[in-house]
Amino acid sequence: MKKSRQGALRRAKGAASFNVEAFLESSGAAKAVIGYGRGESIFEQGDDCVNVHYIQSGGVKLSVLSKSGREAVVAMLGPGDFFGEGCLAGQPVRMGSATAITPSAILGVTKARMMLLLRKQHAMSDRFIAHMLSRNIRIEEDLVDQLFNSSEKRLARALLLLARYGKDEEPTRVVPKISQDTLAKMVGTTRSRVNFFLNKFKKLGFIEYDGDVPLTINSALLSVVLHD
Amino acid sequence: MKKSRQGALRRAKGAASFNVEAFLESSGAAKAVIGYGRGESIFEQGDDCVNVHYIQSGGVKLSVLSKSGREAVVAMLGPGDFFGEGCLAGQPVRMGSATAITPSAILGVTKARMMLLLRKQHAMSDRFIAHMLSRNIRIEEDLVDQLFNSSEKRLARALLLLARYGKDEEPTRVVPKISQDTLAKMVGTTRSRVNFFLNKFKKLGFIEYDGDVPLTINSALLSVVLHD
DNA sequence: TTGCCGCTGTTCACTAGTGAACATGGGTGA
DNA sequence: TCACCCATGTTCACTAGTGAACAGCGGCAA
Repeated sequence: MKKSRQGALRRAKGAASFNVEAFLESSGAAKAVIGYGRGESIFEQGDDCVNVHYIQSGGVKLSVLSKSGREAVVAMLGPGDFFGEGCLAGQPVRMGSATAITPSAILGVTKARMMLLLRKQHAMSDRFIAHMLSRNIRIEEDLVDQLFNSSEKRLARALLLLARYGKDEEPTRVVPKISQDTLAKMVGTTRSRVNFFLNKFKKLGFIEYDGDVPLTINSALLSVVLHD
Repeated sequence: MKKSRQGALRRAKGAASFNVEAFLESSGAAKAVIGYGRGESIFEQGDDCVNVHYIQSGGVKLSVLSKSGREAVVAMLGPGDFFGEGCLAGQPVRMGSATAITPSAILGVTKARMMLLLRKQHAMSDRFIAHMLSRNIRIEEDLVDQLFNSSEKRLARALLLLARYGKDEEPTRVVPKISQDTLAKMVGTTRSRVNFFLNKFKKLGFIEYDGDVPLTINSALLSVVLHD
């Protein structure tokens, strides 16, 4: 599980030699380890911000609801990621919702406890800062993507990222099961557009796809879409 | 200069009692304090990532250039903000450019030095984490804004935020001098669109504006645009 | 003064994206 | 088995946004 260390703050997930789960559990800091089923809500937009969460296993979707009821997916997270850190910055209520997308084990740490840990435990704050840095970079990339690219390119990028979401690098990879609806909410467009482009990619041989969504992408080919 | 403390990690700017500038200077951590003139480049997209920067005074614009040469403004920062922290996460080169928008005094701290400080100095890491948290929240809001809202609403929001950029809250506030071009690059649209909406807002009495850009907005009225 | 530059104001043909509708078809529980 | 639900496939009128062009207008340096 321990990988090469490419700079102390390089990656939040997997890179650090420090075991967050074990530490949080043994130190009694973890309020609880809770299991969630597929589709189950972890917190909802508007809820009180009480604690910070850490993903032990599984996958979590962060989404936001607009006043008009539209939904946008802001992030898809996996093991080793923190979420709900907004409360540390003084946000009184959740700005979005967190939902388990696969069966997940989630650690909860109260805000106060977390702030204490960040001060007292170097390994912990290293890890947390690393997480914040990489999250930041990722969100900024998403924003830039949104500013620059058409929905076709954004969908291509989303598929490539989702494929990596699984494991290491392989030329052709599998995208976990996601509905066209969810894809649309990640990319920031409509389902009809997603459907159109998926079938276009299929015709062009960029993806293998039979209507059911656990599809296979040809990274090398699909990348072409991104680079015009 | 010291303001009330609304929670240890509440706000990066002004909230903490710890004086980052003084600390960085006295400890010898600051590589140098450099002055930049209006429009002067601090670093460019593609440059090597050598150090993290801290704004002592002035204002800085972070922007990204697409392959096709289009520019997008990712953030406008002020005194008390850090930038260029990407290198801490292992980014070898700058993902965007930083430009002074007003005469600015910028502190530089080498990556290695910064990582040392984050480990050894609680006040410093508190401050940095607070910065990352609020930056994160802001970028996420920008992303959501981009996903949900029309360019008209995004422009209204940008104006409201730019007005706050100055000082405390007043019903009517002044937006610092920015060209329609820059506004377009912040909002993620074209100048013709920005021009169109500025004149629309003017007709509706939401802003006072005579063609020259240091304009005055009526926050209460302009907010109406945002809430449909 | 003159010419240039950077900015605003305005128009317009063209394109991408929307959102709502309707058809289809595979599961699944009663 | 049937009804229902949920997801995909497809169409289409309509709208928002683009990008390129051109005009006007002050400031400024030669």
